[in-house]
Amino acid sequence: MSDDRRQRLEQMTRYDPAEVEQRVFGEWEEGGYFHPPAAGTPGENYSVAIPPPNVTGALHMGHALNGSIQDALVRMARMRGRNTLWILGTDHAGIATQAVVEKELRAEGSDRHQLGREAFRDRVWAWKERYGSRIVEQYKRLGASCDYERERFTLDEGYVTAVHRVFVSLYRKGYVYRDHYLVNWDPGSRSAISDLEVENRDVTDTLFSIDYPVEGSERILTVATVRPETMLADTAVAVNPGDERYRELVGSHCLLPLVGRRLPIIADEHVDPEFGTGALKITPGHDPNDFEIGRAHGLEEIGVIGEDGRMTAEAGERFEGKTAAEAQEAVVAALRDQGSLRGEEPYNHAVPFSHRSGERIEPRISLQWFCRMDELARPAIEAVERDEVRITPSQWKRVYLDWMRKIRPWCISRQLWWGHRIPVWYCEACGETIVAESEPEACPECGAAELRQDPDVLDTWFSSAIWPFATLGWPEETAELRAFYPTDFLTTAREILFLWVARMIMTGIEFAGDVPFDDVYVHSVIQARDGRRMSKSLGTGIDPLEEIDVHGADALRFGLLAMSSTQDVRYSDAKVEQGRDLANKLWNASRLILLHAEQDQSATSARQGQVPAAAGGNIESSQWSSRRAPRQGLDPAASCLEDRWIVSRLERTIGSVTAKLEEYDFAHAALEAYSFFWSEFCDWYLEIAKPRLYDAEAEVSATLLRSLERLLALLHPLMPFVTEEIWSYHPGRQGHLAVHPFPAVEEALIDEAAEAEVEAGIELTRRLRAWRDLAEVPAAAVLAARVEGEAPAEFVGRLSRFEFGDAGGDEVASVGPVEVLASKELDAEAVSGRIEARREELRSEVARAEKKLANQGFVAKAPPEVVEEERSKLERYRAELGELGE
RNA sequence: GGGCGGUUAGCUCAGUUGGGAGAGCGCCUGCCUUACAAGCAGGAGGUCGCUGGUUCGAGCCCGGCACCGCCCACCA
Repeated sequence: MSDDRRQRLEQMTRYDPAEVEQRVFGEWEEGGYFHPPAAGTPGENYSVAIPPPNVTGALHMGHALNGSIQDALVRMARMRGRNTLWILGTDHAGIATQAVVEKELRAEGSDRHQLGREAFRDRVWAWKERYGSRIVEQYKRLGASCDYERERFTLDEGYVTAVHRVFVSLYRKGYVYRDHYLVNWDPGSRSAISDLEVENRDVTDTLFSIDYPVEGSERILTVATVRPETMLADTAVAVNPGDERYRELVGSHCLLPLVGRRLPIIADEHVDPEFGTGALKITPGHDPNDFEIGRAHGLEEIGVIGEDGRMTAEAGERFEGKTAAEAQEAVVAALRDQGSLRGEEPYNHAVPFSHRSGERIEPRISLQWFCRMDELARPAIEAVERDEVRITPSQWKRVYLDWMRKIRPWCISRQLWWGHRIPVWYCEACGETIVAESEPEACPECGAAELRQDPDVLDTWFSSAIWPFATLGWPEETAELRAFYPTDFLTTAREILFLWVARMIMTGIEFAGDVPFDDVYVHSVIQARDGRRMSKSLGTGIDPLEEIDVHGADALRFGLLAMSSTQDVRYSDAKVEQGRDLANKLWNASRLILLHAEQDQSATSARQGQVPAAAGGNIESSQWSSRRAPRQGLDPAASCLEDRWIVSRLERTIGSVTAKLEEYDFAHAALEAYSFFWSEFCDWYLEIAKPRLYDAEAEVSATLLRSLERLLALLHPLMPFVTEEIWSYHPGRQGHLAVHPFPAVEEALIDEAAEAEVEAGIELTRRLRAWRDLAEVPAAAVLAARVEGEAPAEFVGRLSRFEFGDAGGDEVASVGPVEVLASKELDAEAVSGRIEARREELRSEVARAEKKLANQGFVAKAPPEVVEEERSKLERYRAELGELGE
């Protein structure tokens, strides 16, 4: 270690992430560690495709958690020597991006129609080139070890080819088709959207009752509706076929108020005779239910609401141009005027809103492209049923299967300008439809050159559905595709389980010949501190970048992993601070070790223990085991006991933390590593080892340097920056920790005897400290004591400030085997108070155990070992009570 | 209307197959002990939502109830 490095280590008593992170990330990039060669097989390699963030997006807490999870697994795989690729890229996000640029245009007093289609697209591309890399840079702040050199975009050249190939293929199979159909129309984006982009909100509307006179009769049919404005598009009135009240009216007509249209009265099972009057107005053009009834009965389909959500000419002069809400008011007023309004009452129900624009959905009939899903779904269902794709936590497996089993056609066309233009052309001359991967020269039917491309673009999710293989170069048979598909793992929030995950499984099987990933982990949603949803519009969002600025990326990563679970959780500042404190503690414990451990010898031994990352091995401990022999020559068992203990505990921790990471239990993995390091390694082992460390004793140095190396490697996937920084000071360092072998458990070092012995010493130390405190002994006082039987480990007296000897003197109290002797430091009254308190505790313990053992049922039916345990406890309590003079 | 999840310390959450309730933060007491005051040592604090049941024994298993949250759903 150079002098200035040593000086820095000596002087920095606090870890400073801001100073470290950018520099360390630069070193990783320079090392090229995140850019693997396209070699090897998917089985040997490890790959993960990032859920592509929107180009318009800024890193939010969901990305931060999602990224922390992926990076933990990706780094662990890389350290294990697997050729590891984390595929990075962004999503063109049709509606969102178009909306951002349209907003810019509005600010300039323009709009996309003024610009025209081509110019608008150029404008969006320019926006993308300028701002699209922002979120990618933000992932670097998190420490995400993505392959930044293979960044993809869902609209880049190769990707477009892939999308066209998929569309054409699905068309040729007959899955993709065009149809006039009732769709969810979003007046906000002036586009159709899919069922999955609709969210139902509870709304209080008014339920109006309207009288429809029956033609040629005195009778009146009263219908109930919350959308009186759509009556202008009514083409029938329906009743339940079993409804006696209306049976004779079926087949006759009634007259639509305000309009005067003759409406057939039809019978249909969909109508609930219990609801309202049992008569339902049928508006096939603007209601999904009515649409179905309409198609079943061959009814006329009329549309009165336009793309902008306003009434069209079809609605009649009085209403044309009004918004739906205005039209409703006007229709109701007109009905009231002519006495057709029978009643109105408040009515709560679920109403569809656009998840994209937030506006109320207007169901409208329009000409759209659809994709039939049942054939694609079948193998994707089987793949999950057979656990070829495992979903964790398992309850989501059923949710996935339930949805897939009743999947419906997917409306894939969008009336936008930003996105994948649908690869379909229409011949102006003969009307032929040409579906092709690239624009044809001329109409194959009539030879005309005048072809018009379909104006619509594809749903953004249509292109993200092929993300795991399109990013690897499909449909070309690239080296990347051969090396990295299928990927290993996908993690996501549950909200896109259907929107994205399910569709990737379907397209993966259909086009890439295999499921896109083996494992799906559905992670927590991180809520705001008060339990509300984190959202920009509510102002409840917490900016991960600010958290990184304040506490460091490692702190945020640790915190997010530690707070995550199978549940939704509230954002916990405490957990992030716990991560920050851990980083600082790691730094400081390492300073202690690195500045005191004897260097030359330990550096040599640590180097011996290394194997190159490429070999994929774990850290060998040959130097460790070979060092066990000389130790026997050194000292008595006691000095080595602690080393054997901490090494054993470390190995166990490595096993346990690794297992938890592998089963996606990130919170417990993080917290267990934390607790081992903090409590056992720092609070106990370092304190126990300090005297030997200050003496620069070779054996303790070797233990410490080896333990530090393994700890840093174990923690690196969780907290890459601080561990890498510390590693740069380690005498055994050869290369970056990012590509250092990940530790594997060495069973041979697990030493139950040492664990038991040291843990007994720790327990005794604890009891002695607690006794001192309760007996009000001054903190600095060293108390004299005698020990019954075998002497405890050396550290017990040192850490509890007792002087064990065989001197005479009056025993004033006993703590386990330790007899505390009278001295001027002891306040007799406090001591006897303490003793009495302990007696009281013991008496109640004895009573509890006696009662339990007196229970015949317990003794007879409980497992023998449980009963035995209870008996021995009772004996211990009685013995101690005896020692205390009772 | 269906489905899923939750209710455990003041707060945020853990609690493996049923055997004496845990962590972090906060709080109280004592410590600037030469790695760390973002620290160290000790401590207080819980009728495990309510209610029946199974069991020798229930936070955990079964039934009911009460709140809270999420997902799915074409009864106007």
